[in-house]
Amino acid sequence: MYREKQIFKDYILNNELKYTGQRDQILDSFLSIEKHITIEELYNLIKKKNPEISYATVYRTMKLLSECGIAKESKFHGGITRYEHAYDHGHHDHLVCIKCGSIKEFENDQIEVIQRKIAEENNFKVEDHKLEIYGICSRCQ
Amino acid sequence: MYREKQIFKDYILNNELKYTGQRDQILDSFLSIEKHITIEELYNLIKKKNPEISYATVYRTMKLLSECGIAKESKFHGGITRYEHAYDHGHHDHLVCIKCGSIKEFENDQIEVIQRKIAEENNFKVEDHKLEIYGICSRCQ
DNA sequence: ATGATAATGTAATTCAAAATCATTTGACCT
DNA sequence: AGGTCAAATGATTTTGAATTACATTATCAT
Repeated sequence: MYREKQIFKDYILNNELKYTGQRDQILDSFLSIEKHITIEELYNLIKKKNPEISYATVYRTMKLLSECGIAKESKFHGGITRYEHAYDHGHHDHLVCIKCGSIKEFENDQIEVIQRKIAEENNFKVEDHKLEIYGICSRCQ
Repeated sequence: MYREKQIFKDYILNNELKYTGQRDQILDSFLSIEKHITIEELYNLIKKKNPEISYATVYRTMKLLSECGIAKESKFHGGITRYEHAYDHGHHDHLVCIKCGSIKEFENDQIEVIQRKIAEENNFKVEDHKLEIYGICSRCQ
Protein backbone atom coordinates (compact mmCIF):
# COMPACT_ATOMS: atom_id res chain seq x y z
CA MET A 1 0.00 0.00 0.00
CA TYR A 2 1.07 3.50 -0.77
CA ARG A 3 2.64 5.21 2.20
CA GLU A 4 0.42 8.17 1.30
CA LYS A 5 -2.69 6.16 1.93
CA GLN A 6 -1.73 5.56 5.52
CA ILE A 7 -1.06 9.25 5.98
CA PHE A 8 -4.44 10.12 4.55
CA LYS A 9 -6.16 7.56 6.77
CA ASP A 10 -4.40 8.94 9.83
CA TYR A 11 -5.38 12.46 8.87
CA ILE A 12 -8.99 11.37 8.39
CA LEU A 13 -8.97 9.63 11.75
CA ASN A 14 -7.43 12.54 13.62
CA ASN A 15 -9.98 14.95 12.24
CA GLU A 16 -13.08 12.85 12.80
CA LEU A 17 -13.67 12.47 9.11
CA LYS A 18 -14.52 9.33 7.20
CA TYR A 19 -12.47 7.28 4.81
CA THR A 20 -14.87 6.81 1.91
CA GLY A 21 -14.72 4.97 -1.37
CA GLN A 22 -14.57 8.17 -3.37
CA ARG A 23 -11.73 9.58 -1.33
CA ASP A 24 -9.85 6.36 -1.83
CA GLN A 25 -10.45 6.42 -5.58
CA ILE A 26 -9.40 10.05 -5.86
CA LEU A 27 -6.21 9.41 -3.94
CA ASP A 28 -5.40 6.38 -6.08
CA SER A 29 -5.99 8.23 -9.31
CA PHE A 30 -3.97 11.20 -8.15
CA LEU A 31 -1.04 9.01 -7.14
CA SER A 32 -1.15 7.08 -10.39
CA ILE A 33 -0.48 10.21 -12.44
CA GLU A 34 3.01 11.63 -12.57
CA LYS A 35 2.19 15.13 -13.64
CA HIS A 36 0.84 18.43 -12.49
CA ILE A 37 -2.81 17.62 -12.89
CA THR A 38 -5.84 19.86 -12.99
CA ILE A 39 -9.13 19.13 -11.26
CA GLU A 40 -10.72 18.68 -14.66
CA GLU A 41 -8.17 16.11 -15.77
CA LEU A 42 -8.48 14.25 -12.51
CA TYR A 43 -12.25 14.37 -12.67
CA ASN A 44 -12.26 12.89 -16.17
CA LEU A 45 -9.83 10.20 -15.13
CA ILE A 46 -11.87 9.11 -12.13
CA LYS A 47 -15.11 9.33 -14.07
CA LYS A 48 -13.97 6.38 -16.18
CA LYS A 49 -13.95 4.12 -13.15
CA ASN A 50 -16.77 5.78 -11.30
CA PRO A 51 -19.19 7.81 -13.42
CA GLU A 52 -21.05 8.83 -10.26
CA ILE A 53 -18.27 11.08 -9.03
CA SER A 54 -18.95 14.81 -8.85
CA TYR A 55 -16.67 17.78 -9.38
CA ALA A 56 -17.40 19.07 -5.89
CA THR A 57 -16.06 15.89 -4.34
CA VAL A 58 -12.87 16.04 -6.37
CA TYR A 59 -12.37 19.67 -5.34
CA ARG A 60 -13.04 18.89 -1.69
CA THR A 61 -10.83 15.82 -1.59
CA MET A 62 -7.88 17.57 -3.22
CA LYS A 63 -8.17 20.25 -0.54
CA LEU A 64 -7.91 17.54 2.09
CA LEU A 65 -4.92 15.94 0.38
CA SER A 66 -3.24 19.34 0.31
CA GLU A 67 -3.93 19.90 3.98
CA CYS A 68 -2.20 16.70 4.94
CA GLY A 69 0.80 17.23 2.70
CA ILE A 70 0.13 14.56 0.09
CA ALA A 71 -0.63 17.07 -2.64
CA LYS A 72 0.51 20.60 -3.31
CA GLU A 73 -1.46 23.23 -5.14
CA SER A 74 0.24 25.36 -7.71
CA LYS A 75 -0.86 27.88 -10.23
CA PHE A 76 1.25 28.47 -13.29
CA HIS A 77 0.81 30.80 -16.22
CA GLY A 78 -2.86 31.12 -16.94
CA GLY A 79 -3.83 30.69 -13.38
CA ILE A 80 -5.74 27.45 -13.15
CA THR A 81 -4.90 25.31 -10.16
CA ARG A 82 -2.85 22.16 -10.60
CA TYR A 83 -1.89 19.53 -8.08
CA GLU A 84 1.43 17.76 -7.79
CA HIS A 85 2.67 15.00 -5.51
CA ALA A 86 4.04 16.45 -2.31
CA TYR A 87 4.80 13.51 -0.03
CA ASP A 88 8.51 12.88 0.25
CA HIS A 89 9.23 15.34 -2.53
CA GLY A 90 11.98 17.80 -1.74
CA HIS A 91 11.57 21.40 -2.73
CA HIS A 92 11.89 21.93 -6.43
CA ASP A 93 11.06 24.52 -9.04
CA HIS A 94 9.58 24.45 -12.50
CA LEU A 95 10.33 24.98 -16.16
CA VAL A 96 7.01 25.76 -17.83
CA CYS A 97 6.62 25.55 -21.60
CA ILE A 98 4.40 28.36 -22.85
CA LYS A 99 3.75 26.47 -26.06
CA CYS A 100 2.73 22.95 -25.05
CA GLY A 101 2.10 23.61 -21.36
CA SER A 102 4.46 20.88 -20.20
CA ILE A 103 5.99 21.33 -16.77
CA LYS A 104 9.41 20.02 -15.84
CA GLU A 105 10.75 19.99 -12.32
CA PHE A 106 14.28 20.83 -11.31
CA GLU A 107 16.23 21.19 -8.11
CA ASN A 108 19.03 23.62 -7.41
CA ASP A 109 20.67 24.04 -4.05
CA GLN A 110 22.52 27.22 -4.97
CA ILE A 111 19.24 29.01 -5.56
CA GLU A 112 17.94 27.86 -2.19
CA VAL A 113 21.04 29.26 -0.55
CA ILE A 114 20.81 32.62 -2.31
CA GLN A 115 17.15 32.88 -1.44
CA ARG A 116 17.90 32.36 2.21
CA LYS A 117 20.58 35.03 2.04
CA ILE A 118 18.22 37.53 0.43
CA ALA A 119 15.57 36.81 3.03
CA GLU A 120 18.10 37.31 5.79
CA GLU A 121 19.25 40.62 4.34
CA ASN A 122 15.67 41.82 4.38
CA ASN A 123 14.93 40.43 7.82
CA PHE A 124 12.28 38.32 6.17
CA LYS A 125 11.12 34.99 7.60
CA VAL A 126 10.66 32.58 4.70
CA GLU A 127 7.66 30.27 4.68
CA ASP A 128 7.69 29.16 1.10
CA HIS A 129 9.00 30.18 -2.26
CA LYS A 130 8.53 29.45 -5.89
CA LEU A 131 10.60 29.91 -8.95
CA GLU A 132 9.15 29.43 -12.37
CA ILE A 133 10.99 29.73 -15.64
CA TYR A 134 8.74 30.25 -18.63
CA GLY A 135 9.85 29.57 -22.16
CA ILE A 136 9.96 27.03 -24.95
CA CYS A 137 10.84 23.45 -24.10
CA SER A 138 13.25 21.39 -26.19
CA ARG A 139 10.50 19.52 -28.00
CA CYS A 140 8.67 22.69 -29.02
CA GLN A 141 11.64 24.54 -30.51
CA MET B 1 6.13 64.93 -19.14
CA TYR B 2 6.58 61.34 -18.16
CA ARG B 3 8.55 59.40 -20.70
CA GLU B 4 5.85 56.75 -20.38
CA LYS B 5 3.22 59.12 -21.66
CA GLN B 6 5.01 59.52 -24.94
CA ILE B 7 5.33 55.77 -25.27
CA PHE B 8 1.64 55.36 -24.64
CA LYS B 9 0.76 58.06 -27.17
CA ASP B 10 2.99 56.42 -29.77
CA TYR B 11 1.41 53.06 -29.08
CA ILE B 12 -2.07 54.58 -29.41
CA LEU B 13 -1.10 56.24 -32.66
CA ASN B 14 0.46 53.14 -34.18
CA ASN B 15 -2.59 51.07 -33.41
CA GLU B 16 -5.23 53.47 -34.63
CA LEU B 17 -6.57 54.03 -31.17
CA LYS B 18 -7.43 57.28 -29.48
CA TYR B 19 -5.73 59.15 -26.71
CA THR B 20 -8.61 59.98 -24.40
CA GLY B 21 -8.96 61.86 -21.13
CA GLN B 22 -9.67 58.70 -19.19
CA ARG B 23 -6.65 56.90 -20.56
CA ASP B 24 -4.55 59.88 -19.62
CA GLN B 25 -5.97 59.93 -16.08
CA ILE B 26 -5.47 56.22 -15.63
CA LEU B 27 -1.87 56.41 -16.77
CA ASP B 28 -1.19 59.37 -14.46
CA SER B 29 -2.73 57.65 -11.47
CA PHE B 30 -0.89 54.43 -12.17
CA LEU B 31 2.45 56.22 -12.47
CA SER B 32 1.85 58.21 -9.31
CA ILE B 33 1.64 55.06 -7.21
CA GLU B 34 4.81 53.22 -6.29
CA LYS B 35 3.31 49.86 -5.48
CA HIS B 36 1.86 46.71 -6.95
CA ILE B 37 -1.64 47.97 -7.38
CA THR B 38 -4.88 46.11 -8.02
CA ILE B 39 -7.56 47.22 -10.45
CA GLU B 40 -9.83 47.91 -7.50
CA GLU B 41 -7.29 50.17 -5.80
CA LEU B 42 -6.61 52.02 -9.01
CA TYR B 43 -10.31 52.38 -9.71
CA ASN B 44 -10.93 53.88 -6.28
CA LEU B 45 -8.01 56.25 -6.68
CA ILE B 46 -9.17 57.56 -10.05
CA LYS B 47 -12.77 57.76 -8.90
CA LYS B 48 -11.77 60.58 -6.54
CA LYS B 49 -10.78 62.79 -9.44
CA ASN B 50 -13.28 61.46 -11.92
CA PRO B 51 -16.36 59.79 -10.44
CA GLU B 52 -17.58 58.95 -13.94
CA ILE B 53 -14.88 56.36 -14.55
CA SER B 54 -15.96 52.74 -14.90
CA TYR B 55 -14.27 49.50 -13.93
CA ALA B 56 -14.37 48.31 -17.52
CA THR B 57 -12.28 51.24 -18.69
CA VAL B 58 -9.68 50.68 -15.99
CA TYR B 59 -9.43 47.00 -16.92
CA ARG B 60 -9.15 47.80 -20.61
CA THR B 61 -6.61 50.56 -20.17
CA MET B 62 -4.35 48.49 -17.94
CA LYS B 63 -4.34 45.82 -20.65
CA LEU B 64 -3.17 48.44 -23.11
CA LEU B 65 -0.47 49.69 -20.76
CA SER B 66 0.72 46.11 -20.35
CA GLU B 67 0.82 45.59 -24.08
CA CYS B 68 3.11 48.55 -24.61
CA GLY B 69 5.44 47.69 -21.74
CA ILE B 70 4.52 50.45 -19.31
CA ALA B 71 2.86 48.10 -16.85
CA LYS B 72 3.39 44.47 -15.98
CA GLU B 73 0.75 42.11 -14.69
CA SER B 74 1.57 39.83 -11.83
CA LYS B 75 -0.39 37.49 -9.66
CA PHE B 76 0.85 36.69 -6.20
CA HIS B 77 -0.52 34.46 -3.49
CA GLY B 78 -4.26 34.60 -3.64
CA GLY B 79 -4.32 35.13 -7.32
CA ILE B 80 -5.75 38.56 -7.94
CA THR B 81 -3.99 40.54 -10.62
CA ARG B 82 -1.71 43.42 -9.69
CA TYR B 83 0.11 45.89 -11.89
CA GLU B 84 3.59 47.24 -11.39
CA HIS B 85 5.64 49.81 -13.29
CA ALA B 86 7.53 48.16 -16.11
CA TYR B 87 9.12 50.93 -18.13
CA ASP B 88 12.85 51.12 -17.53
CA HIS B 89 12.62 48.67 -14.66
CA GLY B 90 15.18 45.90 -14.81
CA HIS B 91 14.12 42.38 -13.99
CA HIS B 92 13.51 41.87 -10.32
CA ASP B 93 11.81 39.44 -8.01
CA HIS B 94 9.57 39.72 -4.98
CA LEU B 95 9.38 39.16 -1.26
CA VAL B 96 5.69 38.79 -0.42
CA CYS B 97 4.45 39.08 3.16
CA ILE B 98 1.70 36.58 3.82
CA LYS B 99 0.54 38.58 6.83
CA CYS B 100 0.19 42.19 5.64
CA GLY B 101 0.37 41.54 1.91
CA SER B 102 3.25 43.97 1.37
CA ILE B 103 5.47 43.30 -1.61
CA LYS B 104 9.12 44.19 -1.71
CA GLU B 105 11.25 44.02 -4.82
CA PHE B 106 14.80 42.78 -5.00
CA GLU B 107 17.38 42.14 -7.65
CA ASN B 108 19.97 39.40 -7.71
CA ASP B 109 22.29 38.76 -10.59
CA GLN B 110 23.50 35.40 -9.34
CA ILE B 111 19.99 34.00 -9.55
CA GLU B 112 19.65 35.24 -13.09
CA VAL B 113 22.87 33.48 -13.99
CA ILE B 114 21.85 30.20 -12.39
CA GLN B 115 18.49 30.33 -14.08
CA ARG B 116 20.14 30.73 -17.46
CA LYS B 117 22.38 27.78 -16.68
CA ILE B 118 19.44 25.59 -15.70
CA ALA B 119 17.57 26.57 -18.85
CA GLU B 120 20.60 25.74 -20.94
CA GLU B 121 21.01 22.34 -19.31
CA ASN B 122 17.42 21.56 -20.20
CA ASN B 123 17.68 22.97 -23.70
CA PHE B 124 14.96 25.39 -22.69
CA LYS B 125 14.56 28.80 -24.30
CA VAL B 126 13.73 31.28 -21.54
CA GLU B 127 11.09 33.92 -22.21
CA ASP B 128 10.41 35.08 -18.69
CA HIS B 129 10.75 33.95 -15.15
CA LYS B 130 9.53 34.78 -11.73
CA LEU B 131 10.76 34.13 -8.26
CA GLU B 132 8.61 34.83 -5.26
CA ILE B 133 9.59 34.36 -1.67
CA TYR B 134 6.65 34.14 0.71
CA GLY B 135 6.98 34.74 4.41
CA ILE B 136 6.73 37.29 7.19
CA CYS B 137 8.20 40.73 6.62
CA SER B 138 10.27 42.52 9.24
CA ARG B 139 7.39 44.73 10.39
CA CYS B 140 5.03 41.80 10.91
CA GLN B 141 7.32 39.63 13.00
C1' DA C 1 -29.87 -2.40 13.37
C1' DT C 2 -29.79 2.32 15.21
C1' DG C 3 -28.56 6.99 15.58
C1' DA C 4 -25.28 10.65 15.18
C1' DT C 5 -22.61 12.84 12.09
C1' DA C 6 -20.01 13.37 7.96
C1' DA C 7 -20.00 12.92 2.80
C1' DT C 8 -22.08 13.52 -1.40
C1' DG C 9 -24.42 15.57 -5.62
C1' DT C 10 -27.01 19.13 -7.41
C1' DA C 11 -27.53 23.59 -7.90
C1' DA C 12 -26.70 28.07 -6.62
C1' DT C 13 -23.24 31.41 -5.50
C1' DT C 14 -18.99 33.98 -5.50
C1' DC C 15 -15.46 36.71 -7.57
C1' DA C 16 -12.28 38.50 -10.87
C1' DA C 17 -12.08 39.25 -15.50
C1' DA C 18 -13.83 39.63 -20.13
C1' DA C 19 -17.37 40.39 -23.44
C1' DT C 20 -21.60 42.58 -25.33
C1' DC C 21 -23.96 46.42 -26.94
C1' DA C 22 -26.18 50.86 -27.15
C1' DT C 23 -24.56 55.37 -26.78
C1' DT C 24 -21.10 58.94 -26.67
C1' DT C 25 -16.80 60.88 -27.87
C1' DG C 26 -12.58 61.96 -30.32
C1' DA C 27 -9.67 62.39 -34.49
C1' DC C 28 -9.47 63.58 -38.87
C1' DC C 29 -11.13 65.56 -43.03
C1' DT C 30 -12.52 69.42 -45.85
C1' DA D 1 -16.08 75.04 -37.25
C1' DG D 2 -18.94 71.05 -38.62
C1' DG D 3 -19.61 66.36 -40.32
C1' DT D 4 -18.26 61.63 -40.47
C1' DC D 5 -17.07 57.30 -38.78
C1' DA D 6 -14.51 54.33 -36.05
C1' DA D 7 -13.15 53.85 -31.42
C1' DA D 8 -14.15 54.50 -26.42
C1' DT D 9 -17.15 54.30 -22.75
C1' DG D 10 -20.44 52.64 -19.09
C1' DA D 11 -23.91 49.53 -17.83
C1' DT D 12 -24.83 45.14 -17.83
C1' DT D 13 -24.30 40.41 -18.75
C1' DT D 14 -21.38 36.52 -19.25
C1' DT D 15 -17.64 33.50 -18.28
C1' DG D 16 -14.99 30.14 -15.75
C1' DA D 17 -12.81 28.39 -11.75
C1' DA D 18 -13.75 27.55 -7.25
C1' DT D 19 -16.70 27.34 -3.20
C1' DT D 20 -20.86 26.83 -0.68
C1' DA D 21 -25.78 25.56 0.80
C1' DC D 22 -28.83 22.25 1.43
C1' DA D 23 -31.35 18.04 1.06
C1' DT D 24 -30.26 13.30 0.80
C1' DT D 25 -27.26 9.34 1.50
C1' DA D 26 -23.52 6.79 3.50
C1' DT D 27 -20.38 5.62 7.26
C1' DC D 28 -19.19 3.94 11.62
C1' DA D 29 -19.22 3.23 16.61
C1' DT D 30 -22.18 1.24 19.61
